[in-house]
Amino acid sequence: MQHQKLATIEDVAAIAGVSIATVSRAINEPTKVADATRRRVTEAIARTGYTTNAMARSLRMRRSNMILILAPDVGDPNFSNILVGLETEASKRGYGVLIGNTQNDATRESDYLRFISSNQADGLILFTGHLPYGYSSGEMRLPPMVAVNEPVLGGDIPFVGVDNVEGARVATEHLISQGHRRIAFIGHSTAKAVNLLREQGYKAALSGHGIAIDPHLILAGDGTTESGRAATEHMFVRDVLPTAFFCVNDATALGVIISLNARRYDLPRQFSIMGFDDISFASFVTPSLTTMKQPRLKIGEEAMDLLLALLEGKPARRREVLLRPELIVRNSVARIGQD
Amino acid sequence: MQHQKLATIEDVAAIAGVSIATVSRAINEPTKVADATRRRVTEAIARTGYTTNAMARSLRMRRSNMILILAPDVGDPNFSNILVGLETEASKRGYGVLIGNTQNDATRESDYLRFISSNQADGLILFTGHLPYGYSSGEMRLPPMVAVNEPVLGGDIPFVGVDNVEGARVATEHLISQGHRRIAFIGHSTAKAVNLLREQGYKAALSGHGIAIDPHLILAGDGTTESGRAATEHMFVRDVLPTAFFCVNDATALGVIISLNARRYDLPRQFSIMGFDDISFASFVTPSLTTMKQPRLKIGEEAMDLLLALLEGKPARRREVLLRPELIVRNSVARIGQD
DNA sequence: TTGTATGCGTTATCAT
DNA sequence: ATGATAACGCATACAA
Repeated sequence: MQHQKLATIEDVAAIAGVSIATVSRAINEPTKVADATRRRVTEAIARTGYTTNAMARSLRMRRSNMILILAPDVGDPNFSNILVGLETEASKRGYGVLIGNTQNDATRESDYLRFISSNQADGLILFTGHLPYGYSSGEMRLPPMVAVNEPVLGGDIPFVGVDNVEGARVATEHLISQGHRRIAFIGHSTAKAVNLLREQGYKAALSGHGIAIDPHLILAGDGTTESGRAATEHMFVRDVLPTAFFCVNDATALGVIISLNARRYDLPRQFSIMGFDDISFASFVTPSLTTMKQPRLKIGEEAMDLLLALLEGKPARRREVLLRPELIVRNSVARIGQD
Repeated sequence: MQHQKLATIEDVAAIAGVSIATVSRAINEPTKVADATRRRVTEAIARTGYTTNAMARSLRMRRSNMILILAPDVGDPNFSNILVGLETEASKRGYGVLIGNTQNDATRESDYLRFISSNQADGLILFTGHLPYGYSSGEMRLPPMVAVNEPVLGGDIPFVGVDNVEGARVATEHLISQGHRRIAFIGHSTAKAVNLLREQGYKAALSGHGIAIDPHLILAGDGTTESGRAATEHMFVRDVLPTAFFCVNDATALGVIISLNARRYDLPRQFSIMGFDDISFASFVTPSLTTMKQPRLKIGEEAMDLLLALLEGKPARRREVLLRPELIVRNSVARIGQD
């Protein structure tokens, strides 16, 4: 059994003693209807508990006022905080938010496109870093969309995220300001845009301070905790050691800390570690992690704002919105003695 | 500019040389159409790239195949993992998932009801622990819904979650098995169902082992980290101390650990701490937290399964699905010397 | 097995 | 300022 039969615009019209056209106008263009009738309509609406049927409305208007959010892992803590911003802004502007968890699965990605192609969503927020499988073939027209967190390589999709180069530069300079000169970068990768950009900021900071870039101090990593651990172990099989580790993200930094702790080093006295992201556990590790905080709420709000502007036909003000991350000083970085 | 004009059922019918009714049947009731025509239709669909317009379909069918998820805090890590399960199961069954972040705000809660009353969502998942403001007034009919994580007090809303009593019992018995007798419970509260139930399990375990319940060892707390810290400090102003702390949840346990660490106690040698939930940081604190793990993915799947069964008119098999949490042994609990 | 025709609840055009 | 009416795209009762 369904919940009770809902009142329609016709019920309201009957009670108010007007036509359905007038009711529709009273709702959507109140100025175009006489005060007296508008009041009658308003009262009739109240009496019936009428709500516009969104389906009929969407069918007629050819827009659903829904936004589809595609993310590889909805459970990722980095995602959920951005989601809050996305949802807040969307809700404020009268839009609803649909969630699609793709798990980086091509089938699932293309499956979610039905929401677009069937008019169930007007726009797309992409966390995946690439066009959904199915669009790449170019056989479908692209709906308005903006990439978040991970830029879409190659395309010219508007992007909202953190300024990775600048953030990495600030992070590295913080280490330098604490007297460090031999600073390792953990997380070299040519595959991920984020890694590329953060490495770039790291190098810029070094160069800016006249510190030579030592390839031996740059280790590969894909951003996982395991990669941080592996890189650290790798570092110790040689005898060229840094005094500080700048990690491409907090997850990697955690791996480094675990590895270093296991080797019984006294942190941060013997090694300093710097992360990037400020994910929730950063303040709970020992030593608590000094890192760059992503303004996640703001990222979500800006991204949704940009998408809705696109949707409303305004020219995209910018193809890229880069927010500055904030340096969060905790206990994993120590000043180094003179060397 | 919108994306290209989409093909409709009429375009397909024209190409296949049949009526729209036949196309509709070929899609929805394939057996009711001759093989030859079905093939022609299928081919025409492929050629046009036709997708059913969900809005028109929903309008006609009076169901949207959408589920609205109402949560007080979408950013809560405990939420996002359950969300994965919810989304997975929904997607598997052809349903979409809509997110509503209420922030415990009555206005926002009632605002989201428009999704229900306007037919944009067929069912409701509640994380809030109470009926949305607006339903409580009783003026609207309730849609099919199920409560997750936090049961809805008073109503007879089907609930899916963890067996809190049993979990708390197992947790407390683990402490007992390690020789503890003076076990504190941090997180007494009459306001929250979860706290009530876990305290109940704690007491059951104690009674079951013939240990007297000492009211001095039961401290109030609302489940926040700060409440854990405060309770611990409160404990030390008196001289009656436990050997172990069973905390109503991991957040509380973290507060206890912070407080104990600050007092320079050697954990877990001097005090054992047990949490509940197994949230992400649990393995990163020092000492890493022994706790009860919630089967979050499973909870989400079960909840969605139950809701969809309701939606499809099947009688609710059960009003309550209680999943057993799993004991995760880490390093915050130690065996106590004989006393 | 297939086709015709109606209605789902709106918005928008065109009269009045 | 208001009303009659035609779409929007589909599913289905009924006819053939």
